[in-house]
Amino acid sequence: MAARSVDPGESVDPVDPAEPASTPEPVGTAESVGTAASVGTAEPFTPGTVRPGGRTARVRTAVLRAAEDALVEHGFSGLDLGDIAQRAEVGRTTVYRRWGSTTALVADLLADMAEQSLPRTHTGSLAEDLRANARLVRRTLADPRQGALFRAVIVAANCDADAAEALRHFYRRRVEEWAPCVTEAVERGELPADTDASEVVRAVSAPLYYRMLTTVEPLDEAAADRAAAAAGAAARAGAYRLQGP
Amino acid sequence: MAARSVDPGESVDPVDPAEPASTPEPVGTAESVGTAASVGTAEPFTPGTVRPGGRTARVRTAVLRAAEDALVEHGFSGLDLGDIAQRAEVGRTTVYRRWGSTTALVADLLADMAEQSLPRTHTGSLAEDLRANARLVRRTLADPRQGALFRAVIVAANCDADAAEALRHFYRRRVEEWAPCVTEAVERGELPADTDASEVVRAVSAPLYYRMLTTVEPLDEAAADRAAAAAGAAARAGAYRLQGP
DNA sequence: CCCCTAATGGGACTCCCGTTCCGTTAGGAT
DNA sequence: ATCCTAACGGAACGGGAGTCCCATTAGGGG
Repeated sequence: MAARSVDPGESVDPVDPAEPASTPEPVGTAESVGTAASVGTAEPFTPGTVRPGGRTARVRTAVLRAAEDALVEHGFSGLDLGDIAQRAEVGRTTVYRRWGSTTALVADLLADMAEQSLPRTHTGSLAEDLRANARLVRRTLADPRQGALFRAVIVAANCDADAAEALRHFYRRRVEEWAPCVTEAVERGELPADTDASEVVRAVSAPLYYRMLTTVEPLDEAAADRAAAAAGAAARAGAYRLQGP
Repeated sequence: MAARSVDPGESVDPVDPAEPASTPEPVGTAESVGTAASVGTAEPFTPGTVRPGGRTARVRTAVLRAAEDALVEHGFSGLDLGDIAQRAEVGRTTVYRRWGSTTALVADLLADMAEQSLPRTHTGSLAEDLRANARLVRRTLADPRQGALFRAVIVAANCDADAAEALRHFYRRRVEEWAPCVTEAVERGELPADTDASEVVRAVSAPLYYRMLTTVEPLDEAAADRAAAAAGAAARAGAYRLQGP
């Protein structure tokens, strides 16, 4: 049963279950495309693309949710497509046919996660915006469910090129969302003119991820505030200017 | 054959092949210990502990090297103990008996890697020491062989508790090696008195690892210098003081 | 409302990872 | 040098993940 409840209002929330068809992300079965002008036996293309309607969409969301639960419970290495099929109450064959591998499934899950918008704050102060961002990241990584999910997803990205691209896309989205708070600080004159906004935003997350990966120390709010303060101080000192210091 | 040559003088170099017995790290087969006071059939404990001499040690180094090669080639997810046994020219059974799982093998490999000492620089300037450290990390992660190895090892750490502990131990060692250059800077009066030296050192590595994991942009020397400069600036601004700012 | 077929689902089959059994080799203590 | 047995290695075995085949269900266009 695995409750899929997350702290209300927490970062990545599930999509509306009735979502119609959000680009089913066909798995790259790029193979033998030629000779399609035959009689009637046209090569069946990647499933889920021709009739993305009701059932297909339901199967997709059910499987993605099951995958999320499984990732949280057993991590990426423990991912079993057969188990996911059972959780999703979907035929085992279907999962193998539409996704084919655990990494492809995670890549699709990441594409789905990237869709969730996560509005940034607008406090009017760079320090406060960065701290809000750091605390949000901290809370996500420290949350048992979300943290486990992110670990799993990072692992998958290191095992497969497609999953890696999906993860990069996810972070690109997140960084794009928060970069404006740096740009605005530049316009207010708080930072050097040629400051690389994306780099500042990444600088906030980096120590938190690094800490999660390499130490046992808990990811507490003090660590988040420190990360934000450090990124702010470095930015003010011109460490993230596009042209040398 | 997979050349195991690394840039000369590069970070993790292989141990002396003739190393006698460096704590063979028995896999935790903690099971049925009781009733050892029987007749003659004493339970055979973890292999490699009673006779760590010649052959056993040779097998260990051969397997660890093979594991390293395999990790570099196929990543952690592609690790196959049978394949490793072949590469090491060792019986498949032996690998399964002594390590038992891919994660345990990686944990042992990490323990081995942690033994390699990697002396820090002593330039007399915090900025230069940090930059030297950043460039070393950068070079390691950007190196095809070392980079792949580190990715694989991080993945393993996220799949298994023992591997995670081994990875933490590895980084603890590395941080301990470099922390003094921060402490000395404090003594010289370059940084606030209660600066957390380890945190500064980690702050240098963090953005490099984060960049490797979440972007496609190459890990160039400019990125390393930026990471060092940012950590230095933040430290001078007091962002890493033990008690609040 | 009906038809065509995309998409799903069950079950049998295959292959390979990991285990077990037991004979062989070689530490290392005497 | 000799013996004892820890440790290794080959071969056969078992189970589970992934594939294949075909019958069934349900989009969605007419």
